[in-house]
Amino acid sequence: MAGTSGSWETPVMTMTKAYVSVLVFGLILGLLTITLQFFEYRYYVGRLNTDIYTAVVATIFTAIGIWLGMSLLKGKKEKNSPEIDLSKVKKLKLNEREYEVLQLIAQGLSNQEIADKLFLALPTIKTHTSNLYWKLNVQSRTQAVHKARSLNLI
Amino acid sequence: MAGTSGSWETPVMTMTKAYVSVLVFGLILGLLTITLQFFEYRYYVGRLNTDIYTAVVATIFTAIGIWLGMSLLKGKKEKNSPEIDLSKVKKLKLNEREYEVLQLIAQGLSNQEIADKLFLALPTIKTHTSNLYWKLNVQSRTQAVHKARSLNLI
DNA sequence: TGCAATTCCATACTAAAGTATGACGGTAAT
DNA sequence: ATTACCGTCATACTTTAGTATGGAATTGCA
Repeated sequence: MAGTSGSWETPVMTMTKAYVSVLVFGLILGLLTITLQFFEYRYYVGRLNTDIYTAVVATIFTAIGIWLGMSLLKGKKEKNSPEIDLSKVKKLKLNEREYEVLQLIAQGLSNQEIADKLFLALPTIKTHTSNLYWKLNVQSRTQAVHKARSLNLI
Repeated sequence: MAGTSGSWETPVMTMTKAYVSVLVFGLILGLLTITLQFFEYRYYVGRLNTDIYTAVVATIFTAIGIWLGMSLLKGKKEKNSPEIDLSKVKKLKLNEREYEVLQLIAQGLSNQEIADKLFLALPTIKTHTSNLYWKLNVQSRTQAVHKARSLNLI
């Protein structure tokens, strides 16, 4: 269904987020300018101190700036901070056991240790690993770990 | 030598960075308030439009806010993005070849492929891997990769 | 020069991993 | 009920990994 394009949405979503940020920023800036200007004109005769006005504007826009800067950096951050992408697990049609075995392999466990941990027989684990390698298009456990890491599966 | 405390400096530096950011922010805010107030008083009689003033203040403080937000997030970012710690390589007394082999193992290469890549014989690679495992206190290549990752060696 | 460490290579062996194939019970969809 | 997986286990086999030695060339240093 929607999972087909799941892994390629991230850059698009980042771009979208940036545009939304800029738009929201523009809107808030416009509204605030108008509002403050209104207050300015209304209360200036009453000698509202201008540095209070400055402080208010500065504080508000600093806050907006912080929010903007953080949300802008968040996009980049998710790029190089590895997060587990479970949508890819589904896309590769890894079943529960295979994914489980993959994680244990990545932790350095041998087939026998995995079998003991999951209360299964050694041949079962070998079957799972073989199917796993076929689905990941690799030939060994170290290759599987490397590929799984590059795909953010683990 | 100096490498002993290298890996533990990061949180301290993050804190320091944050304090510096706040200080710089305060300074700039103070200076700008004074400067702008000066301009305000000087040119107000000349009917300098108030929304230009607002726009200038807003832009400047938004920029400051963005810079602040980004530098605040950067500290967090470096916390969970693992960096290669070469000092630990020395501490474990891994020599050039062993570290080289370790990296290739992590990329999923077999001993034979590593031998071909480094123009060495297969037994040589086996010697290196065995020594490597002994130094890392592990028994297999997947364990070695896992341990090397947890130690930020690779 | 002698010594130690490094790097390379070899042989021989054991252990583990990987491949191929088949079988059987369970379960979910058609 | 049949098809189609999924998960389990088995056997048999080949390949790779890992261990234990030891030899030989090189380099740097005492």
